[in-house]
Amino acid sequence: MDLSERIERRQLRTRDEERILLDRSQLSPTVHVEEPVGRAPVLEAVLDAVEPAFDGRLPPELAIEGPPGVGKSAIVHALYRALGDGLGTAGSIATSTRGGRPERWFAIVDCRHAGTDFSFYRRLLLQLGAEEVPAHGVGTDRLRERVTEYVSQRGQWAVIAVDHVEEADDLDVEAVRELLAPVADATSVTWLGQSLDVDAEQTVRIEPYRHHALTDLLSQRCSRAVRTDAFEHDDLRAVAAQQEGNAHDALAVALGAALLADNEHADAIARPHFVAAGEAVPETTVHLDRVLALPENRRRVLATLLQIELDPTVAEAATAIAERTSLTAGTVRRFCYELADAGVLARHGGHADARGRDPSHLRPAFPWLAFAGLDDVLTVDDVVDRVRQQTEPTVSW
DNA sequence: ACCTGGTCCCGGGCTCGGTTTT
DNA sequence: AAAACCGAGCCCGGGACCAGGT
Repeated sequence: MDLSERIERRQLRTRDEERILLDRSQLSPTVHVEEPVGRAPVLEAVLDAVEPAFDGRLPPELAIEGPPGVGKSAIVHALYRALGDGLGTAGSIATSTRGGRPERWFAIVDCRHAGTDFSFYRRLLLQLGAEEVPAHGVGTDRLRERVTEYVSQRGQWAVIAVDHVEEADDLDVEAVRELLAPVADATSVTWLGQSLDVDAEQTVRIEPYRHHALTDLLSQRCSRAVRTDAFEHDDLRAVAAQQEGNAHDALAVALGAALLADNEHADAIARPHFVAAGEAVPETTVHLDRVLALPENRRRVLATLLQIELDPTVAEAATAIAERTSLTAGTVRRFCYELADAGVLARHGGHADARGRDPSHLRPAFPWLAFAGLDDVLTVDDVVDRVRQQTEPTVSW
């Protein structure tokens, strides 16, 4: 912890002395820190792969694979941001044009936020440093032309990290290649995903965090997010062990626990907070970022779902949610099926109590307590009833 | 055969950037 | 310079149709 950080924390403390959670973004599974913890070998492997960049040459195509929550995005975000700064602006390996526009880029396009041709180009342009990129009103072709314009001069190139292609609605590897075809000679893609079917020249595989490494990660993030000494190291170790090397889920639990403790003005995050927060992270969960990236009305539907009875059928949920929102039951129904299809909601079978096909019941398949703490369509207060209902007193730690 | 759940798709309205007309 | 218009993607509503159960 550096000095400015210490001072900043003192300021935050005096501002809101009784609160235990000082900066929830520090525990957010969707926030990537500048210096990844416990990942030196992987960083070295990726640096090896992009080595040609240091001589001004275009690095080879690269694939980075690994299960959810191992830090694929975290590593590439940290590294490419730093490389972009180093290669794009003034410095020993800088290659700026006279106008100040860089000639080489390390760009990151997250398909969670750019799942269509149009939004892919839009994100890419923003990453290349374009100042104004329209969100509506222009054709996809126009954006393609602008991308080509950016990377068409002799000597220019861009390394483009394409994250979460597997999750995009309208894009896949082939589609992205197609989109980049006009600038294929001047670009090199770094694919990020769980199991990628690409013929990359090099592949880096990332293994899950070891328990102690994940404990360290939690510990570091907690100490930045929460008032000093508000948590026990043992509890973090237990969370790390339980979440089996998945940093996303472990952070979701830690954030949930901190939110609960903060919400009841407790002076420490106690074991019951961690236990209750664990119940709010389903066994199979989508990345929280995917939920937060949904359009507002879908998030509203999810928020409302958390506030009605547990385990409703699709029809029950549609009626109850339609009553509490401006949407029709038909639309909510369709949203529910779509969200289930996307893995954000889980559908599980019920039993027939009438004629016809058995209805399926809905359950959140995302860390919903963390969702409540990070999305402004609801607050932690809105889900405390659910926390109470879901936390069984018999849970053993 | 009948009923209900689930999937798929399309029309139209909305917002907003860009273009043409006044 | 202002206003009207056009067209882009996105979103909602709803209907047609298919699937699975009694």
